Amino acid sequence: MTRKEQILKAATVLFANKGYAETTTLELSETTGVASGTIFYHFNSKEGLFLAILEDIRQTIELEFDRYFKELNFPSGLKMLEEVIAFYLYLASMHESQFMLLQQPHTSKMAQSNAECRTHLEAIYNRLVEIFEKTIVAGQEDASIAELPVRKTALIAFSMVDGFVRLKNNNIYDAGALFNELVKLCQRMLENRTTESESHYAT
Amino acid sequence: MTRKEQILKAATVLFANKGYAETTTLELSETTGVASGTIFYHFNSKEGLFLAILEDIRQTIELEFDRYFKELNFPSGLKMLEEVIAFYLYLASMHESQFMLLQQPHTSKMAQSNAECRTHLEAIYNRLVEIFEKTIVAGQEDASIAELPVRKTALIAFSMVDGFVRLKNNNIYDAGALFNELVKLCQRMLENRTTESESHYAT
DNA sequence: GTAATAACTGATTAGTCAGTCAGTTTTTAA
DNA sequence: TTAAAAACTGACTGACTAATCAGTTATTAC
Repeated sequence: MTRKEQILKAATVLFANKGYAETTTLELSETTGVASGTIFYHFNSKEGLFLAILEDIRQTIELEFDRYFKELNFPSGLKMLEEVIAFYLYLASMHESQFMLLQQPHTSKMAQSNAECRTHLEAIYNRLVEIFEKTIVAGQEDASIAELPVRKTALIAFSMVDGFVRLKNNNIYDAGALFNELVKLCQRMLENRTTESESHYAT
Repeated sequence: MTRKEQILKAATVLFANKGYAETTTLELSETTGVASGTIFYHFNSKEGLFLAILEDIRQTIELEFDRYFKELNFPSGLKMLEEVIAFYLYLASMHESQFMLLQQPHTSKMAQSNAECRTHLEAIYNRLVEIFEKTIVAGQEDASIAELPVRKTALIAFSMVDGFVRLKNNNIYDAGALFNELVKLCQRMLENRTTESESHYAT
């Protein structure tokens, strides 16, 4: 790993755990073991560093998703849902700091004034919601998922799983033990209850 | 409203929208229209002010909940669920800044090192989860809600609605138009599907 | 009316921070 | 071997910040 990458990764952890404003560039340089000036040699400013982190998160997520969808094979849409939730939670724990950074208010705040930040964030969230959309569409084709509005339902399923990740990361409750319930409830929420493909629950 | 209350309310809005560290006491004094020293006359420190805000949020939520449960009358647990979600979203928009502050990482971060902060946060979250627990219990009694584990299911329903509030506040998607879907999906998730009270979906 | 108390002020302070830059070390290329 | 380029350093700076405090104004109590 190059020095530049080391700084970027250390900054991701610090920003995610302490917050952007609460993290000083001096602390970052001490953590990484470089002189304070080195940070500004590789990244123009603290904000530039933050944008580089966001770009890195975007790349990570796109890479992970491309890999995941290549080897994905599911018996039914409803079964795929379980796998997709498991994959989302795996990603969120594998890249915990990156996901925590996405949930920081500073991130969505910055997106309102900075176009580059907004571009990255939109790309990331579209990918995250996309897996739920794909699952619902697949499930509706094989009649395992009810005929609910795809986009809206995907957004709510996403915010449900994302809210769960926050619950876990914030350590307010012991959310780790809730995985099975999350999957079960999410399936209950979406599953088709008629034996035929048309459901009276459809909108 | 006393000066002290004015400062507290203005600080709530600023902390919620800009973040704790990003808000300076000077800015707060200018917003409120008092001298910078006045803030430290009423609150010992910036952190003391933050704790006072948390206590205020706790009081607000306890007051609102006491009032709500007094006049609550519901035909079935499942119908109550709809009302409870509507009430939660009403609260979150009525006290938007207070709810946004609760979702700030700084808040849950502080709870890890500050006992007073932790006490307030726990009281608040217990109240928030409680309404979902009560709803599930009520629904299970009248057999409109399935025999799911109460606490775990309530936590997930809460994180679902809370995740929705975040989606709305962060302005990433137009979440305002999703209320009806949220209620419908939440009901689908919890409803009892057997005509009798015992369900084969129960754990 | 007056003394005591509470509320308020804003200049000041000691400290912190992002960012700079002149100079040094390391790497690359021929 | 050497010259040029890239990587790196850390002391320094100007701007900013939470908190203080001596002094002022407003309120309360008798």
